[in-house]
Amino acid sequence: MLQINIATGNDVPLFRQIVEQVKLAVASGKLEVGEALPSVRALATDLRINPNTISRAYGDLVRDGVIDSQRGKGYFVAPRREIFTKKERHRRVMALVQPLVAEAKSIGIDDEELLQIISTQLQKYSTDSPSNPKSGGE
Amino acid sequence: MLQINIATGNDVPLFRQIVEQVKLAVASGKLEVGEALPSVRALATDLRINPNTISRAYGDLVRDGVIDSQRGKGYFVAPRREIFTKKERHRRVMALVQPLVAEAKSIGIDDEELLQIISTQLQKYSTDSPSNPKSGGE
Amino acid sequence: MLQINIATGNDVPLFRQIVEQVKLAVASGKLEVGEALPSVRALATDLRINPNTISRAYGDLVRDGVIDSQRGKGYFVAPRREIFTKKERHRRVMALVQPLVAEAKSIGIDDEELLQIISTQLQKYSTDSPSNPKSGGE
Amino acid sequence: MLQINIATGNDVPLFRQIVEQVKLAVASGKLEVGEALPSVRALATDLRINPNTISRAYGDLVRDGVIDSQRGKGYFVAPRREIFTKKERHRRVMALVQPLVAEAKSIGIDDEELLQIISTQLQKYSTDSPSNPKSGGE
DNA sequence: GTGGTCTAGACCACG
DNA sequence: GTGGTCTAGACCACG
Repeated sequence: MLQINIATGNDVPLFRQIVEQVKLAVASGKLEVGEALPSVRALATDLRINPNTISRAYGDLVRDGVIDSQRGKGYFVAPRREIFTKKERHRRVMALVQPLVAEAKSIGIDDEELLQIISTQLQKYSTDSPSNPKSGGE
Repeated sequence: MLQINIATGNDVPLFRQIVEQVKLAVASGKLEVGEALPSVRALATDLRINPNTISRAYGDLVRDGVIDSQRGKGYFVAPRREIFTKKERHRRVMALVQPLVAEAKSIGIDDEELLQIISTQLQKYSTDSPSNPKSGGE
Repeated sequence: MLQINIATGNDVPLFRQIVEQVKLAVASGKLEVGEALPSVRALATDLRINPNTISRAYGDLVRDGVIDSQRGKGYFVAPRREIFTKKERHRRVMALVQPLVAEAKSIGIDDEELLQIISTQLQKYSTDSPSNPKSGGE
Repeated sequence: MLQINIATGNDVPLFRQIVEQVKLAVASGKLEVGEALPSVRALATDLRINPNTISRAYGDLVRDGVIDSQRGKGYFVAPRREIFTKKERHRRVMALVQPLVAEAKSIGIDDEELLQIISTQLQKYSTDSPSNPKSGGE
């Protein structure tokens, strides 16, 4: 069952936290293709936030091709398909890489350490079951 | 002289773009300790944006210990000092690493490629003058 | 100035009508790259509909890369860039072509006539200024 | 025998998918005038969907003059008759042509390509039996 | 003044 | 019961 954690006292919008966590769950295989997500209302009740906020998050995920909506039935993990051109994919990650590099440099985290942190995160959500990572790693 | 580029057609707030670029310039040595930044008014005129926006950016940089304000004189690159504890530094980069990893995984960029992109960015702003990189990278 | 017409008594959602008309205006050059769209509130007042509906439409357009948001400034026509893979583009038009063909066949519109109708529509919104179509046409 | 395929993971309502496919089958001659459609219950069992959904679809088809209901006997392909005026037919296709053209233009599919896609679809369901197309295309 | 986020709540479509 | 659309209105961030 999908576990979503909302952090308040944090300026990341609620809907974005949800989007991010679902993306990770899908990308890492915790949520499988075809699997149902919690209904808008159920998740809203569970997290004690407004159903519209869940709708907004789910809507974003639909538009990014991560989940599909079946009206009256619910939302389901979409089959993997490539939506964005190579250029657009690059543009999208660069928009996130640049502030990260700026912050890391400024804060005094050295290059090795940053790459190490990211590697660890990547492995944590790798498709190979997280409790059973392959030896070779990267 | 500090070269700052503002991208419009982009919803990254102006003040954040300025903060990010100054941090990079300082971290990479393009701006040296003690060096003066453009005055609030000069930069505002130059970029054709509101002086309040520059003030906001410089204020954030002061709070992060990147620059110092000298009343009546201007802003200057601060001596490097560690402000944040190891834990706080980690918390700050993680806040940026997580959405990046979520997006990259979801979009279908593979781990190697992402690490490569980041390495490239890191080198671009490495302290070794960018026009004179050491041979092997690191 | 952008002219948007809302048809009520019509089951096409308001936000979708807006999205469609902006896409056409941009694709045909009636709205030029960099040009500002009416503000959310101005358009809402003008069309006498809720600002949230406009926001929804503009948000969709941003996500499809048609317009960019500049917080505090407004929305502007985005530079043209290819976002979707060839496959995704095909998938998207097919989702619209199939019901059209089904309806046309069923209703008794013959193939030539349908193609003619579509040609006419395409030309109406061609980049060549609509009042000055090139001779060669199709 | 009529072959109907339901796509889930797709927000096109089930009843609409059925309507569309029956229209195509009739228009292309796969279903002949007077031929019986599967009973509501049989089709519901076959597709594993609610019989109400089939009823809704068949009801729509009756209203559009595509099939006739014979109480106690079932549904049958109706003799071809023109129901809608030329103006109404035009209005109906235009409602589908406009969003298609908007999407195609916006997405960067060029006019020739779109017309080609539609031609292909039209031929796929042409009255000439699909396994025996005339030589010259149209 | 501009957009961004979130809540509250209504009414509808689908199954 | 499920999602979809729309309205109303609050409060915040940016400039």
